[in-house]
Amino acid sequence: MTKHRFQRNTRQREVILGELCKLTSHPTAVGLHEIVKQRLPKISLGTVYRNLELLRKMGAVRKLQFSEAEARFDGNVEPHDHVRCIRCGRVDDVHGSPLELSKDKDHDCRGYEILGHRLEWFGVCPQCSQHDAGEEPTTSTDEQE
Amino acid sequence: MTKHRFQRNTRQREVILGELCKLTSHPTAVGLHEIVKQRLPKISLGTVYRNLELLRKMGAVRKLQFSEAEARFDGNVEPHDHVRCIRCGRVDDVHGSPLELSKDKDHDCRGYEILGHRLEWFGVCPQCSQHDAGEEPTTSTDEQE
DNA sequence: GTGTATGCAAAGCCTTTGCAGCATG
DNA sequence: CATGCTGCAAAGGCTTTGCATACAC
Repeated sequence: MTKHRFQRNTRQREVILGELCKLTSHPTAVGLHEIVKQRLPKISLGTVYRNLELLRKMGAVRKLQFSEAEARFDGNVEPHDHVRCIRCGRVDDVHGSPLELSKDKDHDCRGYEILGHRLEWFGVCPQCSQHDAGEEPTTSTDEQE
Repeated sequence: MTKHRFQRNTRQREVILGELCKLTSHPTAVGLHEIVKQRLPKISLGTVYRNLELLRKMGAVRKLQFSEAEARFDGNVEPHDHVRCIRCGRVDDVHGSPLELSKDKDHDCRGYEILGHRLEWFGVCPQCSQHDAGEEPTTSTDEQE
């Protein structure tokens, strides 16, 4: 879970993943860059983006795209959902069955006053399934989403 | 449903909303601009963006932000969810209870082979609720998300 | 040593915005 | 005829990328 196979192990990558996993605040790339800079003052934003993308493809981090302009990153790759505050923008994790929560929307979800949700399924459409019938399917960890 | 109150009714706005409502393909702003240009060759992309934002605030269209860079727009504002194909990028509507679908993920969802989902709740966090206790809450159709 | 990863800066993309003229009510 | 809306183009914000150098193996 914490042991991944990279081509090279660099201090930058180690710190990026380490800091992200310590956080529960789902930082943006820029935010994470700020944090990482405290340990590696010379690290560039480009390196942060490159590593986050690499880590995402490896399944070590999740990229969360909400209704905002910038993406947020989550070091917790266990399946779970999120609540976002429309006032301050903070994002919290939601564990537990979405089914239960859906039943009474107005109820508690980590103390949030729930106003709505956004649910997106993803998969392969009938057309693509047919076209790819004979072909090798893409591995699920690579390039997906 | 089709009657909205604008400050002015312009041909551009009429065509933008009209074309979007005819489509079920959830086009991007650029895509919709291409379509609208067939009827109004001189219309600018800026006008499309401005009107989509205006229409969104009025609740006439929905802005869908998936895991992609560009937003997609939906002329159908009835509550419903979406399925996205990770191969070709098409987006289809999903009506019906998400609860049922969640029960057996591997099953049919408009013929898609479902690989996963992304669920985001949104609302007001405890801290913000407290701060805003006395204040006027933002209207739900304005500026939200 | 070899080739990957980095830092830096420039470019890319989608989206927003300033401005002067146009057109709606 | 007042002013909201448009077209145009430039600017903004987040993210990606080219290139020479540094460093992991």
